[in-house]
Amino acid sequence: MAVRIRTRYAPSPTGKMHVGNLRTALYEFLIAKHAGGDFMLRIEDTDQERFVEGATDIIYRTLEKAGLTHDEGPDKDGGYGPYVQSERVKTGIYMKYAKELIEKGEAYYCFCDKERLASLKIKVVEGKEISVYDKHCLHLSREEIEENLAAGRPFVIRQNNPREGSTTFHDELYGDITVENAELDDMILIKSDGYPTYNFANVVDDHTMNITHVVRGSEYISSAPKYMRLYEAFGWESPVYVHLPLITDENHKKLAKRGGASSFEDLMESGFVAEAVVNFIALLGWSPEDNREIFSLEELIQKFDYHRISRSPAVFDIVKLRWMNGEYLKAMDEDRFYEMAEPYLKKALTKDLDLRRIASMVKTRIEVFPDIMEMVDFFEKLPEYDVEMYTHKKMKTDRDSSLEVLRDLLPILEDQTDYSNDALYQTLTAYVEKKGCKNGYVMWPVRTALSGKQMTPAGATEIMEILGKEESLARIREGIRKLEND
RNA sequence: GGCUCCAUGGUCAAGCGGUUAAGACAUCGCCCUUUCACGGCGGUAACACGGGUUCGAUUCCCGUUGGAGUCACCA
Repeated sequence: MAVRIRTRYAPSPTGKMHVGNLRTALYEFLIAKHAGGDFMLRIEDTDQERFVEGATDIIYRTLEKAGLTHDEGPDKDGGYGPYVQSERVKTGIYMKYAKELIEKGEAYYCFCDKERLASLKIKVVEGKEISVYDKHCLHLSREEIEENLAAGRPFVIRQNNPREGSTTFHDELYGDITVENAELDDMILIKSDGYPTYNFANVVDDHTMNITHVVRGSEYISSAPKYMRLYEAFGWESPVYVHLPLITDENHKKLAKRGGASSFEDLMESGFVAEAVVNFIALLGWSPEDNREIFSLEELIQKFDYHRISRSPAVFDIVKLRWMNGEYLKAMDEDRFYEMAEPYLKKALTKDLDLRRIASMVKTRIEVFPDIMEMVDFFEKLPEYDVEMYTHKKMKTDRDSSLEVLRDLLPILEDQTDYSNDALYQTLTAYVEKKGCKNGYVMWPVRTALSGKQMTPAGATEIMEILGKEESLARIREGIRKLEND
Protein backbone atom coordinates (compact mmCIF):
# COMPACT_ATOMS: atom_id res chain seq x y z
CA MET A 1 0.00 0.00 0.00
CA ALA A 2 1.38 3.35 -1.00
CA VAL A 3 2.02 5.82 1.76
CA ARG A 4 0.34 9.15 1.28
CA ILE A 5 2.98 11.81 0.73
CA ARG A 6 2.92 14.60 3.27
CA THR A 7 5.26 17.57 3.04
CA ARG A 8 5.41 20.69 5.08
CA TYR A 9 6.62 24.20 4.73
CA ALA A 10 7.89 25.31 8.12
CA PRO A 11 8.98 28.94 8.09
CA SER A 12 9.77 31.05 11.07
CA PRO A 13 7.97 34.37 11.07
CA THR A 14 10.94 36.70 11.07
CA GLY A 15 10.23 38.99 8.13
CA LYS A 16 9.92 38.89 4.40
CA MET A 17 10.09 35.66 2.49
CA HIS A 18 13.11 35.51 0.30
CA VAL A 19 13.21 33.48 -2.86
CA GLY A 20 15.12 30.62 -1.29
CA ASN A 21 12.32 30.07 1.19
CA LEU A 22 9.74 30.40 -1.50
CA ARG A 23 11.49 27.81 -3.61
CA THR A 24 11.59 25.42 -0.66
CA ALA A 25 7.87 25.91 -0.22
CA LEU A 26 7.31 25.47 -3.94
CA TYR A 27 9.22 22.20 -4.10
CA GLU A 28 7.45 20.82 -1.07
CA PHE A 29 4.16 21.78 -2.61
CA LEU A 30 5.15 20.24 -5.92
CA ILE A 31 6.40 17.00 -4.41
CA ALA A 32 3.19 16.58 -2.48
CA LYS A 33 0.86 17.55 -5.29
CA HIS A 34 2.69 15.55 -7.92
CA ALA A 35 2.00 12.49 -5.83
CA GLY A 36 -1.49 13.57 -4.88
CA GLY A 37 -0.42 14.12 -1.29
CA ASP A 38 -0.80 16.82 1.31
CA PHE A 39 1.11 20.03 1.74
CA MET A 40 0.96 21.63 5.12
CA LEU A 41 2.06 24.83 6.73
CA ARG A 42 3.65 24.90 10.15
CA ILE A 43 4.77 28.07 11.83
CA GLU A 44 8.05 27.72 13.69
CA ASP A 45 7.98 30.57 16.14
CA THR A 46 10.04 29.16 18.95
CA ASP A 47 12.30 32.17 19.04
CA GLN A 48 10.29 34.91 20.65
CA GLU A 49 13.14 37.36 20.31
CA ARG A 50 13.23 37.22 16.56
CA PHE A 51 9.50 37.07 16.11
CA VAL A 52 8.32 39.90 13.89
CA GLU A 53 4.80 41.16 14.18
CA GLY A 54 2.95 40.62 10.93
CA ALA A 55 5.45 38.17 9.52
CA THR A 56 2.94 35.35 9.67
CA ASP A 57 0.61 37.37 7.49
CA ILE A 58 3.38 37.82 4.97
CA ILE A 59 3.75 34.07 4.82
CA TYR A 60 0.05 33.56 4.20
CA ARG A 61 -0.05 36.29 1.59
CA THR A 62 3.02 35.06 -0.21
CA LEU A 63 1.86 31.48 -0.33
CA GLU A 64 -1.51 32.54 -1.57
CA LYS A 65 -0.16 34.84 -4.21
CA ALA A 66 2.22 32.18 -5.41
CA GLY A 67 -0.64 29.71 -5.62
CA LEU A 68 0.82 27.33 -3.09
CA THR A 69 -2.36 26.39 -1.33
CA HIS A 70 -1.80 24.36 1.79
CA ASP A 71 -4.05 21.51 2.81
CA GLU A 72 -3.36 21.90 6.50
CA GLY A 73 -2.13 24.72 8.64
CA PRO A 74 -3.01 27.02 11.51
CA ASP A 75 -6.04 28.16 9.53
CA LYS A 76 -6.93 24.70 8.23
CA ASP A 77 -7.02 21.97 10.79
CA GLY A 78 -6.21 18.56 9.42
CA GLY A 79 -6.15 16.73 12.70
CA TYR A 80 -2.47 17.19 13.40
CA GLY A 81 -2.66 20.53 15.14
CA PRO A 82 -1.78 22.81 16.61
CA TYR A 83 0.26 24.00 13.63
CA VAL A 84 2.02 26.79 15.43
CA GLN A 85 4.93 25.70 17.57
CA SER A 86 4.38 28.25 20.30
CA GLU A 87 0.96 26.69 20.75
CA ARG A 88 2.36 23.21 20.68
CA VAL A 89 4.70 24.19 23.49
CA LYS A 90 1.64 24.71 25.67
CA THR A 91 0.58 21.13 25.13
CA GLY A 92 3.82 20.04 26.76
CA ILE A 93 4.69 17.83 23.82
CA TYR A 94 8.33 18.86 23.48
CA MET A 95 9.09 18.58 27.16
CA LYS A 96 7.43 15.19 27.26
CA TYR A 97 9.63 13.86 24.48
CA ALA A 98 12.73 15.50 25.91
CA LYS A 99 12.14 13.78 29.20
CA GLU A 100 11.65 10.51 27.40
CA LEU A 101 15.12 10.98 25.98
CA ILE A 102 16.51 11.75 29.41
CA GLU A 103 15.03 8.51 30.72
CA LYS A 104 16.78 6.70 27.92
CA GLY A 105 20.07 8.39 28.67
CA GLU A 106 19.98 10.08 25.29
CA ALA A 107 19.66 13.54 26.78
CA TYR A 108 20.48 15.31 29.99
CA TYR A 109 19.86 18.43 32.03
CA CYS A 110 22.48 21.13 31.79
CA PHE A 111 22.76 23.96 34.29
CA CYS A 112 25.83 25.67 32.91
CA ASP A 113 25.60 29.42 32.87
CA LYS A 114 26.65 31.82 30.13
CA GLU A 115 30.03 32.47 31.68
CA ARG A 116 31.00 28.84 31.77
CA LEU A 117 29.79 28.34 28.22
CA ALA A 118 31.74 31.36 27.07
CA SER A 119 34.88 29.92 28.60
CA LEU A 120 34.44 26.90 26.37
CA LYS A 121 34.67 28.98 23.23
CA ILE A 122 37.70 28.66 21.03
CA LYS A 123 38.76 31.29 18.58
CA VAL A 124 39.36 29.78 15.19
CA VAL A 125 40.21 32.17 12.42
CA GLU A 126 39.29 35.72 11.45
CA GLY A 127 37.74 36.29 14.83
CA LYS A 128 35.40 33.36 14.47
CA GLU A 129 34.50 31.59 17.65
CA ILE A 130 33.16 28.10 17.98
CA SER A 131 32.23 26.18 21.03
CA VAL A 132 31.78 22.54 21.73
CA TYR A 133 30.08 21.56 24.92
CA ASP A 134 32.21 19.42 27.19
CA LYS A 135 29.43 17.25 28.65
CA HIS A 136 30.11 18.79 32.04
CA CYS A 137 26.54 18.36 33.27
CA LEU A 138 26.20 14.85 31.94
CA HIS A 139 28.10 13.74 34.97
CA LEU A 140 25.84 15.37 37.53
CA SER A 141 24.45 12.92 40.03
CA ARG A 142 20.74 12.34 40.32
CA GLU A 143 20.76 14.16 43.64
CA GLU A 144 22.51 17.20 42.23
CA ILE A 145 20.02 17.40 39.40
CA GLU A 146 17.04 17.12 41.74
CA GLU A 147 18.55 19.74 43.96
CA ASN A 148 19.12 22.17 41.10
CA LEU A 149 15.65 21.58 39.75
CA ALA A 150 14.09 22.06 43.17
CA ALA A 151 16.05 25.26 43.64
CA GLY A 152 14.58 26.50 40.40
CA ARG A 153 17.87 26.95 38.68
CA PRO A 154 17.55 27.59 34.97
CA PHE A 155 18.40 24.65 32.80
CA VAL A 156 18.47 23.43 29.25
CA ILE A 157 18.18 19.89 28.01
CA ARG A 158 20.96 18.64 25.79
CA GLN A 159 21.19 15.76 23.43
CA ASN A 160 23.70 13.17 24.60
CA ASN A 161 25.71 12.19 21.56
CA PRO A 162 28.32 9.46 21.65
CA ARG A 163 31.93 10.33 21.04
CA GLU A 164 32.84 7.09 19.40
CA GLY A 165 31.76 5.74 16.07
CA SER A 166 30.03 7.54 13.26
CA THR A 167 26.57 8.44 12.08
CA THR A 168 25.27 8.23 8.56
CA PHE A 169 22.22 9.90 7.22
CA HIS A 170 20.73 9.50 3.81
CA ASP A 171 19.66 12.33 1.61
CA GLU A 172 17.66 11.67 -1.53
CA LEU A 173 19.84 13.99 -3.54
CA TYR A 174 23.20 13.93 -1.82
CA GLY A 175 23.25 10.27 -0.94
CA ASP A 176 24.81 8.96 2.24
CA ILE A 177 26.62 11.48 4.38
CA THR A 178 28.70 10.11 7.21
CA VAL A 179 30.27 12.05 10.04
CA GLU A 180 32.26 11.04 13.05
CA ASN A 181 30.19 11.15 16.21
CA ALA A 182 32.98 13.13 17.82
CA GLU A 183 31.89 15.94 15.51
CA LEU A 184 28.41 15.93 16.94
CA ASP A 185 27.96 18.57 19.58
CA ASP A 186 25.48 17.96 22.36
CA MET A 187 22.99 20.36 20.92
CA ILE A 188 20.34 21.95 23.04
CA LEU A 189 16.89 20.43 22.71
CA ILE A 190 14.99 22.52 25.19
CA LYS A 191 16.02 26.10 25.89
CA SER A 192 16.02 27.66 29.33
CA ASP A 193 12.77 29.45 28.53
CA GLY A 194 11.15 26.07 28.09
CA TYR A 195 10.86 26.39 24.32
CA PRO A 196 12.34 23.74 22.09
CA THR A 197 15.09 24.61 19.65
CA TYR A 198 14.39 24.50 15.96
CA ASN A 199 16.23 21.22 15.60
CA PHE A 200 14.31 19.41 18.27
CA ALA A 201 10.90 20.82 17.47
CA ASN A 202 11.47 19.91 13.85
CA VAL A 203 12.10 16.27 14.55
CA VAL A 204 9.27 15.93 17.01
CA ASP A 205 6.78 17.74 14.81
CA ASP A 206 7.72 16.06 11.57
CA HIS A 207 7.26 12.72 13.24
CA THR A 208 4.06 13.47 15.11
CA MET A 209 2.58 15.16 12.07
CA ASN A 210 3.40 12.21 9.87
CA ILE A 211 5.58 14.09 7.45
CA THR A 212 7.00 11.76 4.82
CA HIS A 213 9.34 14.11 2.97
CA VAL A 214 11.37 16.82 4.64
CA VAL A 215 12.58 19.41 2.15
CA ARG A 216 14.91 22.16 3.31
CA GLY A 217 17.89 24.19 2.30
CA SER A 218 21.29 22.58 2.25
CA GLU A 219 22.49 24.93 4.96
CA TYR A 220 20.85 22.42 7.28
CA ILE A 221 22.76 19.47 5.97
CA SER A 222 25.38 19.69 8.66
CA SER A 223 22.83 19.29 11.41
CA ALA A 224 21.12 16.35 9.78
CA PRO A 225 23.29 13.66 11.38
CA LYS A 226 22.16 14.86 14.79
CA TYR A 227 18.60 14.34 13.63
CA MET A 228 19.40 10.76 12.84
CA ARG A 229 20.66 10.33 16.38
CA LEU A 230 17.34 11.64 17.60
CA TYR A 231 15.28 9.36 15.40
CA GLU A 232 17.38 6.46 16.49
CA ALA A 233 17.07 7.38 20.13
CA PHE A 234 13.30 7.59 19.86
CA GLY A 235 13.12 4.51 17.74
CA TRP A 236 11.29 6.45 15.06
CA GLU A 237 11.56 5.99 11.35
CA SER A 238 13.22 8.91 9.63
CA PRO A 239 11.29 10.70 6.94
CA VAL A 240 12.86 11.11 3.50
CA TYR A 241 15.23 14.05 3.50
CA VAL A 242 15.69 16.23 0.45
CA HIS A 243 18.19 19.01 0.90
CA LEU A 244 18.06 21.73 -1.70
CA PRO A 245 21.08 23.45 -3.18
CA LEU A 246 21.51 27.04 -2.12
CA ILE A 247 20.31 29.98 -4.14
CA THR A 248 23.09 32.53 -4.15
CA ASP A 249 23.62 36.13 -5.11
CA GLU A 250 25.81 37.19 -8.00
CA ASN A 251 28.84 36.76 -5.76
CA HIS A 252 27.90 33.14 -5.14
CA LYS A 253 27.08 33.83 -1.52
CA LYS A 254 23.96 32.56 0.16
CA LEU A 255 21.12 34.98 -0.33
CA ALA A 256 20.75 37.13 2.72
CA LYS A 257 17.59 36.70 4.73
CA ARG A 258 16.62 40.21 3.93
CA GLY A 259 18.54 40.90 0.80
CA GLY A 260 17.58 43.81 -1.41
CA ALA A 261 15.21 42.67 -4.11
CA SER A 262 15.44 39.01 -3.27
CA SER A 263 12.27 38.74 -1.28
CA PHE A 264 9.04 37.82 -2.96
CA GLU A 265 7.42 40.97 -1.68
CA ASP A 266 10.13 43.16 -3.11
CA LEU A 267 9.84 41.43 -6.44
CA MET A 268 6.11 42.05 -6.48
CA GLU A 269 6.72 45.68 -5.68
CA SER A 270 9.25 45.84 -8.47
CA GLY A 271 6.50 44.93 -10.89
CA PHE A 272 7.04 41.23 -11.41
CA VAL A 273 4.09 38.90 -11.73
CA ALA A 274 3.79 36.03 -9.27
CA GLU A 275 3.46 33.34 -11.92
CA ALA A 276 6.71 34.37 -13.56
CA VAL A 277 8.58 34.39 -10.28
CA VAL A 278 7.25 30.95 -9.38
CA ASN A 279 8.13 29.64 -12.82
CA PHE A 280 11.59 31.10 -12.58
CA ILE A 281 12.49 29.77 -9.18
CA ALA A 282 11.11 26.36 -10.08
CA LEU A 283 13.89 26.23 -12.65
CA LEU A 284 16.57 27.34 -10.22
CA GLY A 285 17.87 23.97 -9.23
CA TRP A 286 15.46 21.82 -11.15
CA SER A 287 14.98 21.08 -14.79
CA PRO A 288 12.42 19.07 -16.70
CA GLU A 289 13.26 16.31 -19.11
CA ASP A 290 12.46 18.40 -22.13
CA ASN A 291 13.70 21.86 -22.94
CA ARG A 292 10.68 23.81 -21.93
CA GLU A 293 11.04 26.80 -19.67
CA ILE A 294 7.60 28.29 -19.41
CA PHE A 295 5.39 26.33 -17.06
CA SER A 296 2.16 27.06 -15.28
CA LEU A 297 1.85 25.80 -11.73
CA GLU A 298 -0.39 22.99 -12.96
CA GLU A 299 2.19 21.92 -15.47
CA LEU A 300 4.89 22.02 -12.84
CA ILE A 301 2.86 19.76 -10.60
CA GLN A 302 2.49 17.32 -13.41
CA LYS A 303 6.15 17.39 -14.48
CA PHE A 304 7.94 17.79 -11.22
CA ASP A 305 10.21 14.92 -10.34
CA TYR A 306 12.34 15.77 -7.35
CA HIS A 307 15.02 13.33 -8.39
CA ARG A 308 15.96 15.79 -11.08
CA ILE A 309 16.84 18.49 -8.59
CA SER A 310 20.41 19.68 -8.95
CA ARG A 311 23.02 19.44 -6.22
CA SER A 312 25.00 22.52 -7.04
CA PRO A 313 24.08 26.03 -6.00
CA ALA A 314 22.43 28.44 -8.41
CA VAL A 315 22.90 32.15 -8.85
CA PHE A 316 19.71 34.16 -8.74
CA ASP A 317 19.86 35.92 -12.09
CA ILE A 318 17.47 38.82 -12.08
CA VAL A 319 18.16 39.52 -15.75
CA LYS A 320 16.71 36.21 -16.77
CA LEU A 321 13.81 36.67 -14.39
CA ARG A 322 13.08 39.94 -16.16
CA TRP A 323 13.08 38.17 -19.50
CA MET A 324 10.72 35.52 -18.21
CA ASN A 325 8.46 38.14 -16.71
CA GLY A 326 8.34 39.78 -20.11
CA GLU A 327 7.20 36.51 -21.61
CA TYR A 328 4.38 36.35 -19.10
CA LEU A 329 3.40 39.92 -19.89
CA LYS A 330 3.20 39.18 -23.59
CA ALA A 331 1.03 36.17 -22.96
CA MET A 332 -1.21 37.94 -20.48
CA ASP A 333 -4.75 38.78 -21.57
CA GLU A 334 -5.39 42.43 -22.32
CA ASP A 335 -7.75 43.09 -19.47
CA ARG A 336 -5.51 41.77 -16.76
CA PHE A 337 -2.53 43.51 -18.28
CA TYR A 338 -4.37 46.80 -18.31
CA GLU A 339 -5.48 46.40 -14.77
CA MET A 340 -1.92 45.92 -13.61
CA ALA A 341 -0.43 48.54 -15.91
CA GLU A 342 -2.94 51.26 -15.10
CA PRO A 343 -1.31 52.51 -11.90
CA TYR A 344 1.97 53.04 -13.68
CA LEU A 345 0.32 54.68 -16.66
CA LYS A 346 -1.57 57.04 -14.42
CA LYS A 347 1.54 57.93 -12.55
CA ALA A 348 3.33 58.86 -15.76
CA LEU A 349 0.42 60.44 -17.62
CA THR A 350 -2.00 63.04 -16.33
CA LYS A 351 -3.28 64.17 -19.72
CA ASP A 352 -6.50 62.84 -21.10
CA LEU A 353 -5.10 60.02 -23.21
CA ASP A 354 -6.36 56.65 -24.32
CA LEU A 355 -4.58 54.62 -21.65
CA ARG A 356 -5.94 51.31 -22.85
CA ARG A 357 -4.48 51.91 -26.25
CA ILE A 358 -1.13 52.95 -24.83
CA ALA A 359 -1.15 49.90 -22.59
CA SER A 360 -1.51 47.54 -25.49
CA MET A 361 1.22 49.33 -27.40
CA VAL A 362 3.56 48.89 -24.51
CA LYS A 363 2.62 45.32 -23.69
CA THR A 364 5.14 43.49 -25.85
CA ARG A 365 7.92 45.93 -25.15
CA ILE A 366 8.39 45.84 -21.43
CA GLU A 367 9.74 43.28 -19.03
CA VAL A 368 8.32 44.60 -15.78
CA PHE A 369 5.55 47.09 -15.21
CA PRO A 370 7.65 50.01 -14.01
CA ASP A 371 9.34 49.99 -17.42
CA ILE A 372 6.14 51.60 -18.64
CA MET A 373 6.86 54.94 -17.03
CA GLU A 374 9.99 55.69 -18.92
CA MET A 375 8.49 54.42 -22.11
CA VAL A 376 5.42 56.62 -22.17
CA ASP A 377 6.40 59.75 -20.30
CA PHE A 378 7.09 61.61 -23.54
CA PHE A 379 3.37 61.66 -24.26
CA GLU A 380 3.03 63.87 -21.24
CA LYS A 381 5.88 66.19 -21.96
CA LEU A 382 8.58 66.36 -24.58
CA PRO A 383 11.79 65.45 -22.80
CA GLU A 384 15.07 67.25 -23.24
CA TYR A 385 17.04 65.60 -25.98
CA ASP A 386 20.24 66.07 -27.85
CA VAL A 387 20.20 67.00 -31.53
CA GLU A 388 22.65 64.18 -32.10
CA MET A 389 19.65 61.93 -31.85
CA TYR A 390 18.67 62.98 -35.33
CA THR A 391 21.73 61.28 -36.71
CA HIS A 392 21.21 57.61 -37.45
CA LYS A 393 23.50 55.75 -39.75
CA LYS A 394 21.09 53.03 -40.79
CA MET A 395 18.38 55.53 -41.57
CA LYS A 396 21.00 57.60 -43.34
CA THR A 397 19.82 60.63 -41.49
CA ASP A 398 21.77 63.47 -39.94
CA ARG A 399 20.98 66.92 -38.62
CA ASP A 400 20.87 68.59 -42.01
CA SER A 401 18.66 65.98 -43.58
CA SER A 402 16.36 66.02 -40.60
CA LEU A 403 16.04 69.77 -40.69
CA GLU A 404 15.17 69.64 -44.36
CA VAL A 405 12.56 66.95 -43.86
CA LEU A 406 10.94 68.68 -40.92
CA ARG A 407 10.83 72.01 -42.72
CA ASP A 408 9.23 70.39 -45.75
CA LEU A 409 6.73 68.58 -43.63
CA LEU A 410 5.68 71.40 -41.35
CA PRO A 411 3.43 73.25 -43.81
CA ILE A 412 2.01 69.98 -45.06
CA LEU A 413 1.11 68.90 -41.56
CA GLU A 414 -0.27 72.34 -40.78
CA ASP A 415 -2.68 71.96 -43.67
CA GLN A 416 -3.57 68.41 -42.74
CA THR A 417 -6.92 68.21 -41.01
CA ASP A 418 -7.26 64.47 -40.62
CA TYR A 419 -4.89 63.42 -37.88
CA SER A 420 -5.71 59.77 -37.92
CA ASN A 421 -2.87 57.32 -38.10
CA ASP A 422 -3.88 56.14 -41.57
CA ALA A 423 -4.20 59.60 -43.05
CA LEU A 424 -0.92 60.74 -41.57
CA TYR A 425 0.80 57.64 -42.81
CA GLN A 426 -0.44 58.37 -46.32
CA THR A 427 0.74 61.91 -46.13
CA LEU A 428 4.19 60.98 -44.97
CA THR A 429 4.66 58.13 -47.42
CA ALA A 430 3.52 60.39 -50.22
CA TYR A 431 6.30 62.72 -49.24
CA VAL A 432 8.71 59.81 -49.10
CA GLU A 433 7.71 58.82 -52.59
CA LYS A 434 8.13 62.30 -53.93
CA LYS A 435 11.51 62.47 -52.35
CA GLY A 436 12.51 58.99 -53.50
CA CYS A 437 14.00 57.93 -50.20
CA LYS A 438 13.40 55.20 -47.67
CA ASN A 439 10.65 55.45 -45.08
CA GLY A 440 13.05 55.66 -42.23
CA TYR A 441 14.74 58.71 -43.70
CA VAL A 442 11.58 60.65 -42.99
CA MET A 443 10.07 58.74 -40.12
CA TRP A 444 13.15 58.89 -37.96
CA PRO A 445 13.42 62.67 -37.68
CA VAL A 446 9.66 63.04 -37.26
CA ARG A 447 9.52 60.49 -34.50
CA THR A 448 12.53 62.01 -32.84
CA ALA A 449 11.00 65.47 -32.86
CA LEU A 450 7.76 64.08 -31.48
CA SER A 451 9.22 61.99 -28.72
CA GLY A 452 12.78 63.01 -28.03
CA LYS A 453 13.47 59.31 -27.60
CA GLN A 454 15.42 56.61 -29.30
CA MET A 455 12.77 54.13 -28.49
CA THR A 456 9.03 54.57 -28.41
CA PRO A 457 6.11 52.19 -28.12
CA ALA A 458 4.75 53.29 -31.49
CA GLY A 459 5.77 54.76 -34.81
CA ALA A 460 5.76 58.42 -35.83
CA THR A 461 2.26 58.65 -37.24
CA GLU A 462 0.61 56.80 -34.43
CA ILE A 463 2.32 59.08 -31.97
CA MET A 464 0.97 62.07 -33.85
CA GLU A 465 -2.50 60.67 -33.76
CA ILE A 466 -2.31 60.28 -30.01
CA LEU A 467 -0.64 63.63 -29.43
CA GLY A 468 -3.08 65.49 -31.66
CA LYS A 469 -2.44 68.15 -34.21
CA GLU A 470 -1.60 71.07 -32.03
CA GLU A 471 0.89 69.28 -29.82
CA SER A 472 2.46 67.44 -32.75
CA LEU A 473 3.06 70.64 -34.63
CA ALA A 474 4.47 72.33 -31.57
CA ARG A 475 6.97 69.52 -31.13
CA ILE A 476 8.00 69.55 -34.76
CA ARG A 477 8.53 73.30 -34.62
CA GLU A 478 10.59 72.78 -31.50
CA GLY A 479 12.65 70.22 -33.39
CA ILE A 480 13.27 72.62 -36.23
CA ARG A 481 14.31 75.31 -33.80
CA LYS A 482 16.71 72.97 -32.09
CA LEU A 483 18.28 71.96 -35.38
CA GLU A 484 18.54 75.54 -36.59
CA ASN A 485 20.20 76.76 -33.44
CA ASP A 486 22.73 74.04 -33.50
C1' G B 1 40.67 26.23 11.23
C1' G B 2 37.46 21.30 11.74
C1' C B 3 33.52 18.99 9.31
C1' U B 4 30.32 18.63 4.99
C1' C B 5 28.88 19.65 0.16
C1' C B 6 29.65 21.42 -4.81
C1' A B 7 32.57 21.89 -9.66
C1' U B 8 29.86 21.79 -18.02
C1' G B 9 30.16 28.92 -21.47
C1' G B 10 29.31 35.40 -17.81
C1' U B 11 24.34 33.06 -15.68
C1' C B 12 20.53 28.95 -15.51
C1' A B 13 21.29 24.24 -17.38
C1' A B 14 20.92 19.00 -20.59
C1' G B 15 24.23 15.11 -20.45
C1' C B 16 24.21 9.79 -16.48
C1' G B 17 31.42 5.56 -20.89
C1' G B 18 31.60 6.42 -27.42
C1' U B 19 27.55 13.18 -28.83
C1' U B 20 29.85 17.80 -34.25
C1' A B 21 28.99 18.68 -25.68
C1' A B 22 21.79 20.40 -26.27
C1' G B 23 18.64 24.51 -24.99
C1' A B 24 17.57 29.32 -22.44
C1' C B 25 19.20 34.33 -20.53
C1' A B 26 22.96 37.81 -21.56
C1' U B 27 26.24 39.39 -25.56
C1' C B 28 27.53 40.19 -30.88
C1' G B 29 26.04 40.26 -36.12
C1' C B 30 22.40 39.89 -40.05
C1' C B 31 17.27 40.04 -41.82
C1' C B 32 12.45 42.14 -41.21
C1' U B 33 10.51 46.87 -39.96
C1' U B 34 7.25 53.35 -39.70
C1' U B 35 13.41 54.03 -35.59
C1' C B 36 13.93 51.07 -31.10
C1' A B 37 11.43 46.99 -29.49
C1' C B 38 8.92 42.50 -31.06
C1' G B 39 9.91 38.49 -34.43
C1' G B 40 13.25 35.40 -37.55
C1' C B 41 18.27 33.65 -38.60
C1' G B 42 23.23 33.09 -37.24
C1' G B 43 28.03 33.91 -34.38
C1' U B 44 31.37 34.18 -29.98
C1' A B 45 31.61 31.35 -25.50
C1' A B 46 32.17 25.57 -21.33
C1' C B 47 33.51 20.01 -19.49
C1' A B 48 38.99 23.65 -13.28
C1' C B 49 43.80 20.71 -12.96
C1' G B 50 46.59 16.06 -12.20
C1' G B 51 46.56 10.96 -11.68
C1' G B 52 44.19 6.42 -12.29
C1' U B 53 40.08 2.53 -14.13
C1' U B 54 38.76 1.47 -19.28
C1' C B 55 39.71 -0.18 -26.02
C1' G B 56 37.56 4.68 -24.88
C1' A B 57 36.37 9.47 -20.19
C1' U B 58 32.68 15.60 -19.43
C1' U B 59 30.59 11.09 -17.46
C1' C B 60 33.46 6.20 -12.62
C1' C B 61 37.58 6.43 -8.46
C1' C B 62 41.56 9.24 -5.89
C1' G B 63 44.16 13.67 -5.17
C1' U B 64 44.92 19.03 -6.01
C1' U B 65 42.81 23.62 -6.65
C1' G B 66 38.70 26.69 -6.36
C1' G B 67 33.93 27.91 -4.37
C1' A B 68 30.10 27.39 -0.81
C1' G B 69 27.65 25.87 3.71
C1' U B 70 28.12 24.94 8.79
C1' C B 71 30.38 24.93 13.67
C1' A B 72 24.39 29.67 18.86
C1' C B 73 19.69 28.84 24.57
C1' C B 74 18.75 31.56 15.33
C1' A B 75 16.10 29.13 12.35
